Formats: sequence, structure tokens, C-alpha cells
Amino acid sequence: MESQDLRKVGLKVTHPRVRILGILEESGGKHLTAEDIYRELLAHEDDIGLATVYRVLTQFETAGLVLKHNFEGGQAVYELDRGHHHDHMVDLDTGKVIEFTSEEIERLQREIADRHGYVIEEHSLVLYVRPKRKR
Amino acid sequence: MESQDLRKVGLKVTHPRVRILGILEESGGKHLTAEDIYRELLAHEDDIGLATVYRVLTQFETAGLVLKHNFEGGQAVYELDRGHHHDHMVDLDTGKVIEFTSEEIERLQREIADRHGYVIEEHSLVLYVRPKRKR
DNA sequence: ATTCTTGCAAACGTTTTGCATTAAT
DNA sequence: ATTAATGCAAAACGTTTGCAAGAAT
Repeated sequence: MESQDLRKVGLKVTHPRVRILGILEESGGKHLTAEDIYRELLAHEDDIGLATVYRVLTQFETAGLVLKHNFEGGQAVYELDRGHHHDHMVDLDTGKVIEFTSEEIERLQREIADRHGYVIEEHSLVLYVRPKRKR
Repeated sequence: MESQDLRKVGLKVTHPRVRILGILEESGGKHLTAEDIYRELLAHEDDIGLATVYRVLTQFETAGLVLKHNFEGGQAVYELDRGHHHDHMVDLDTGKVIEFTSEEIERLQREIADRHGYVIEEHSLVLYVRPKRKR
């Protein structure tokens, strides 16, 4: 029951919030823009404004329910935070987003930050890739 | 002589282009926004429009003279491309940008992309950090 | 003389906000 | 009843564009 997730983070259980959370859950881990979600709502005759979609997504981000990414300059994309940290690879030809993790890279990052007298608060690693030529 | 750099990449040597290139060179590797450059121009009574700054920066990027980064959602920042690839660390308290390189991380990235059947075209690695507590 | 570049103002796409109304507790 | 959330339209933000005027070759 999504209502519990919302209560847990101190947000009132409203129709827009439940629906948006639901759409993110059903998206199968896809990365959605605010507009994607807005259109999905319209398609189901939910009368929810685009401004509300943005407001709710921002609240979800603050609450730690979703992650926001600014891939290529355009729109931000959102995904449910399922707790497993991962980085992203974007296929430049198809726009497909592939998730990956590398404990090795994470370790090196911490090491580098440490060497400069810092602690990592957050990081963003995105590889923009193209399919390797078959041979 | 910056004029040569411009000619070399097929751009007419105009006042705005020379000045903007000059500002980037004098910036000591700092990352500047289009507005930063625009204000710097105004301060020196150069009557160059903000639109021109954007146009010139885009041309410079296309020509491979500058690199453009989209750190946190806000404005894009530009820096001269001095040919040495590097990644960035952003001090969240001061906004200071520190450059670093790690051949080890680069190698791991290529390895991961390869494992998924891809070749890296480009990548973006940014660490958002805070000073380590003194003890 | 020709071609490219500029300045300005207006347009753009994404995201945020003010405010009166409505819904959740 | 109280407090917070919503819809809408308007504003904000960074950036891009159309076009007539000006500068570089």
C-alpha cells in the first residue's frame, strides 16, 4: 500500500501523490520526465496539473523516495529510489538508460576525495555510449 | 595570438570572439557561466550582447575550443579545453571546482561499457563533496 | 561585393510561484 | 476547524532565434 510510504515520510495521502507514486512504481524502473508522468495522468483522466507533478516530484526527492537526474541538458528524469545505488550509461543512439554499479569505482572516488581533504556527499557518473561495431 | 586559434578553426576574427576567448584564457582555468563572461564584458565597456556570448560559446564548443558542463541543474559553465581530460569535484559549501584525473577509473569505465557491448563516446563524473571534519 | 556576425527584442522550453479554492486530517 | 495541497495562470529562468544593421574578408 503506497499510502504507508507517504505517511512514513510525513506527506498527506492525496490523490495526486498516490497516483504519481503508482506511476513511478509501474514504470518498471524506467526514467520518467515530469511531462511523461503528466501525460500518463491525462491518459487516465486524472485532472492533475503539471505544476502539481513538479511539486510532488520535488517533495518525493526531498523525502528520499525518488532520485532526480539531469542527463543531457533537456528535461530532468525521475526514478524511484529502490535503495541500490547505481550509475548510468546512456545509449546515444536510442536514448536507452542502462544502470550499473562498480564498488571498485566507488572506492577510487572516495580515495580521491579523501586525498583532497573531502568526503563525498553525492556523485554523478554517466557514460554516454554507442554500440560497439560488430566484427 | 588568439586570432590564430580562431582562424585555425574557421571562425572570423571578430571583436566579441577575441574578447571572449581572452576572458576564458585569463580566467585561470575557472569555470565561467555565460553571464559571468557577459558581466566581465560589461565591466570593460564592451558592448557585446548576451545572445552573442551564448552564440560564441556554442561555436567554440563545436570547434573544440571549450568544454561545456552542466553541473547542478542551474547554468552551464564553460572552460577552455586545454586537452587534458579531467573530471570534477564540487565543494558544496563554497562552490569551488577541483579538477582531477584517474586513469584507473577511466579504465574501469571502459571495461564496464565494453562488458555491455558499448564504447564510451563521452562521460561525466562529478563528485559533490564537503570538507572532511578536522579532528 | 559577398558572406558572416552582431545586437536587440521576442520566443522558447522547462520549472517555479502566487493565490484563491479544495481536500485531508 | 485547522492545516496543508491543489489547479490555474502568470512569472521566472537560462537559452535560442529572427531579422535588420554592421563588420570581416
